[in-house]
Amino acid sequence: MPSVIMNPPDALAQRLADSGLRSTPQREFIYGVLMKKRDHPTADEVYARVRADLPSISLATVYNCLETLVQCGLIRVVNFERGPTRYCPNLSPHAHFHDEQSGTIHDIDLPADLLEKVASILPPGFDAKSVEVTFRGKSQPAA
Amino acid sequence: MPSVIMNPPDALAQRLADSGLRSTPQREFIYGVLMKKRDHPTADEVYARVRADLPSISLATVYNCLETLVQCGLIRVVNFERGPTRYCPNLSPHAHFHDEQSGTIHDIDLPADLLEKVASILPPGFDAKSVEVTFRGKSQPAA
DNA sequence: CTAACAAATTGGAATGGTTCTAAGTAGCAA
DNA sequence: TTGCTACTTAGAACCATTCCAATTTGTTAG
Ligand SMILES: [Mn+2]
Ligand SMILES: [Mn+2]
Ligand SMILES: [Zn+2]
Ligand SMILES: [Zn+2]
Repeated sequence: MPSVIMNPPDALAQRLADSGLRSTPQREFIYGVLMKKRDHPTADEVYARVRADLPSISLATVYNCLETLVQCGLIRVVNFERGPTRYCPNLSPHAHFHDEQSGTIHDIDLPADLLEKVASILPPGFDAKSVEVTFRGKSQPAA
Repeated sequence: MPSVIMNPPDALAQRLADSGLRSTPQREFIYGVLMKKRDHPTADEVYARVRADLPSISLATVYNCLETLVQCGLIRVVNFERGPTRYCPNLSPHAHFHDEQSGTIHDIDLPADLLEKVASILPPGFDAKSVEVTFRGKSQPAA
């Protein structure tokens, strides 16, 4: 047994193992990209960022890995109209504000009680697995 | 002046005129398709339906006319994930329930006071021009 | 009515994000 | 070592939508 103290397994390796999937450099770096700059990048933007560390990664792999991370529940998918799919690292319940001018996406905290009220408008017979709240408009640049 | 009594101008002709646009058979029939079966068809589905009356209409024209109707505020655009854009004839405030099994879209009435509460979660500096509420899940077939 | 002009339609090509495919690579197990 | 499976890769294919250039239609002016 080596004297090296084992690091606690990171969230990614753990989740992948739970799903019977392997931890690969591509998955690790892509996950890192999402965790580091917590915005809402497109697959192309993730591709551009991860190429700094993995110059030979392919765009197909970026799509594959992002899909894997979504399946593992580590990131979420966000879509605005027909624009390219974006990926969101924020797992807490929130709405999205899409600034039309800048194209920026802002996370808006969504209180649990409001989420409940929204879900309660569904007539009997409707069983919602997910609720999405999306705003579009102008936002002041942050102070 | 002809003795024919003039029909009250329909909503479409009126709205088009207001925008300096012409009333064309293509626009009239496409609008009719949306008003008749008040579901959420894709451009292809509209194309299929309108070809019964206008066999020589082109898909490009279907896209053009639908966009025109949206600009005139007569119909609305709805998107689910990356699926083809759908068109909604219901102009009152409502949420959409997307049945994953059947692919059906259901309109869910959205009370004005709830819409207000939802809009009120926006911090100062955010000016929303539109709010969208979307559910995804299973729905019982209507009785 | 005709001529001129602008608006609208058309078929087909181009676009762009995403998915598919087939071939290669890497890690693990017997 | 061999075999097995998962994973990555490059590039082709896909498909909803937009663009383009040519034609048709409608409107207006003479
Ligand atoms: Mn945008
Ligand atoms: Mn669907
Ligand atoms: Zn988010
Ligand atoms: Zn609707």
